[in-house]
Amino acid sequence: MAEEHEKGQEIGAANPARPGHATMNTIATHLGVSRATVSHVLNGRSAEQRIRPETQSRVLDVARELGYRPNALARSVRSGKSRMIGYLVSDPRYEPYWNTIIGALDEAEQEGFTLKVLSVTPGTFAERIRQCMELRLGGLIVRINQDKSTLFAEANRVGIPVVTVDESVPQSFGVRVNAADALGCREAVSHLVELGHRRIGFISSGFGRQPLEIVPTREGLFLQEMATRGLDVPDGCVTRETMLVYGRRAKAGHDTATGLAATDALLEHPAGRPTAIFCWRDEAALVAIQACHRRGLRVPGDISVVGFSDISAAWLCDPPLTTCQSPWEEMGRTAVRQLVNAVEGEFDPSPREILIPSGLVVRQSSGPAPT
Amino acid sequence: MAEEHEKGQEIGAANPARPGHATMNTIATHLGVSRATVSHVLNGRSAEQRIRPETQSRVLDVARELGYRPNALARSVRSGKSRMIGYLVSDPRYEPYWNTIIGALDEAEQEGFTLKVLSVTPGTFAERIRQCMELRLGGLIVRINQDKSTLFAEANRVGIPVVTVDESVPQSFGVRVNAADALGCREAVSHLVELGHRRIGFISSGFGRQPLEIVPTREGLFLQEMATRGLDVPDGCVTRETMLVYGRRAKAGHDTATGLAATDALLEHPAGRPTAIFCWRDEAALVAIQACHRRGLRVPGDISVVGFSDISAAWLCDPPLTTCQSPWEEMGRTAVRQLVNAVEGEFDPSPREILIPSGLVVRQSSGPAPT
DNA sequence: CTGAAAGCGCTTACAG
DNA sequence: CTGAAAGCGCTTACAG
Repeated sequence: MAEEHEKGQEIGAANPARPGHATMNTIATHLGVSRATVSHVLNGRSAEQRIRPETQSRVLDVARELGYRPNALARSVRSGKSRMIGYLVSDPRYEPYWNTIIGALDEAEQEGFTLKVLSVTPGTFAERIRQCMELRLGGLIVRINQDKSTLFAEANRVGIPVVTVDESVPQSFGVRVNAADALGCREAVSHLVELGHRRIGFISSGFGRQPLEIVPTREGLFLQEMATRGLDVPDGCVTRETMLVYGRRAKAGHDTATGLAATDALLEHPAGRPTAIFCWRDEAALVAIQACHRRGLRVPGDISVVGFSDISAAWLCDPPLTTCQSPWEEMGRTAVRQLVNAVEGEFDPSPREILIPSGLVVRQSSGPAPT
Repeated sequence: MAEEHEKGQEIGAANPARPGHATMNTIATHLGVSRATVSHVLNGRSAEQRIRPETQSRVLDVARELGYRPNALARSVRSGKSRMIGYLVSDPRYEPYWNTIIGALDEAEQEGFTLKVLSVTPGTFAERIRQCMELRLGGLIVRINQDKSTLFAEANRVGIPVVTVDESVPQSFGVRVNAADALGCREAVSHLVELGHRRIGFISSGFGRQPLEIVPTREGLFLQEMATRGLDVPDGCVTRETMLVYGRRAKAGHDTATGLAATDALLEHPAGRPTAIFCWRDEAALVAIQACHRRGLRVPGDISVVGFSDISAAWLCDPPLTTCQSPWEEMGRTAVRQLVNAVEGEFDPSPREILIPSGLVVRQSSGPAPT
């Protein structure tokens, strides 16, 4: 048995120095049958091919002995189909985005697909597109901070389905999966209003108007909710921050200065200090809490703070943060499901948006408005 | 031009319904030359093959027009080499592990490799091993919570290099990349002692003794540092927590109860409250701060708290956490570099450990011992 | 019941 | 200067 094993490995080894994988040829020559027979047996076509039971078991036994594994790459070349999905992402360090990737990874694995993450910067975008094409990926998930038209053009040309995640700008190609921020925003404002808050400040993003425009959207939703309730948002009650939070060791450092300044501006507002601050993301909310503490303000006793995303820091901090829980993992799962359907069935490239529900998680950073 | 484009696509398309990729055959028939010539030109072997300059430019032009992309899978099949690295991980939701993946991803992309993340649970381990083999990955990075011997056996048999990350149990196969926790631990204890602390409690992990054993190690290092300085650690000054922190929505929820209890036990220690608490990970430290606040203790005024890892919450919380900054990204980079060397040169499977330096980051959760 | 043959896309000696 | 041929590992009609 051990000798056969050795022998099989030698036959199959391209490079005698390395052990190498056994191939169908290894098994076939080892047994004196053809590769076709081996292929039929190993792929469960013994029945329709009426392979002799004895041959079947001989093939299966040797395959097991040699630790045969089919070469997925060769299969892909042959079939022209790929069960590999690419995930192009600009900010893999940002917790919400890797949560999305995790969701996608999980769903892909359930479906028998594998996921390939490719990080993108303006300088490497063309190179990444090239890699996607060369790897003959079966589908692409995209969350990128820049113009995607070159990618769309090429994917469209060769027929690769594309799904974007968390990109709110309508595009002429592919499916968009997004969070239903409107729901979370409405719940958050309702929550604060029910607690008696009327003067509510908003800390928005100071980043340029990216194609993404997630920022204006959340800010806009907030203003809309306030207007619906007849609540005034005076000039200066929306401020902006630009700190970089992409990972523990982002190049620009953990600069909380703009977040602190944005909060200070709200706290010193001439029309009077707001009793609550709603923030476009959790990081801003947590820094806002730091700013309040520095002034001796208690959260939520003196002022309530609400965030957006529900990052892990939101429940590890003190007080734990009330926040809109965006459905990041589910967004990733949904994106994969779309692509799996596209790969396995017909690809429908008609542009459409899929919204995943979100909701408010009430913790201890929000409380009754002080009287 | 446009017509040629159309024509080329039709020739190259396996399925006429889908556009599909152009192949070397598409180009060759389009030009009336052989595939070999196309291959030579496209791979920069025009010189040694002395391809006529005119032919060269015709090939290059048509390749550009048709948007030709070489099929990386077919290349891999042909060469038997793969520039794809697999990353097997049990807890991709855990921020430190995710950071390690990011570092690996970044380094792999710099080296012209791609990374494939595969998440592993006890129930899917065998399936994941199978996928790694079928995809003919060129190397494997491993961070798994269970016995890895079946993986090692198979990788060894077919000659795939394996590097483990953050696995401190010596193994008979492959390279281990680890953080030099000893450095961080020494700096942390020195820092506290210099601030006048003598009674220091430790919150350790209550998880079973996994093969990983990162926990006993950190606890052991702490005890050793204390002993070196002649400082006593009475019974009960090391407590344990088991909260699950793998992601925002881990199935078991964000249960901070064991962390709070571990802290309470220290604060009520019969030999007197410690003036500082050192924790085996940041999450425990942040929950410890919550527990202190609940008792009206000020951090760091009444008690200092130091963590381990430097997760993002460590600098978003208030007070920002003093912590040992483990070099997660660098560990990922190092692992990839080992594998790249293995793929490109000779594979040296001799077991060895590579330690990446770590250090203390002093923030505001530690201060002078109260008198 | 099984095998010879053609082919997926690519590469590499080897002729001429 | 270029092409015919063999081959990587796999699959699929098609003979017999």
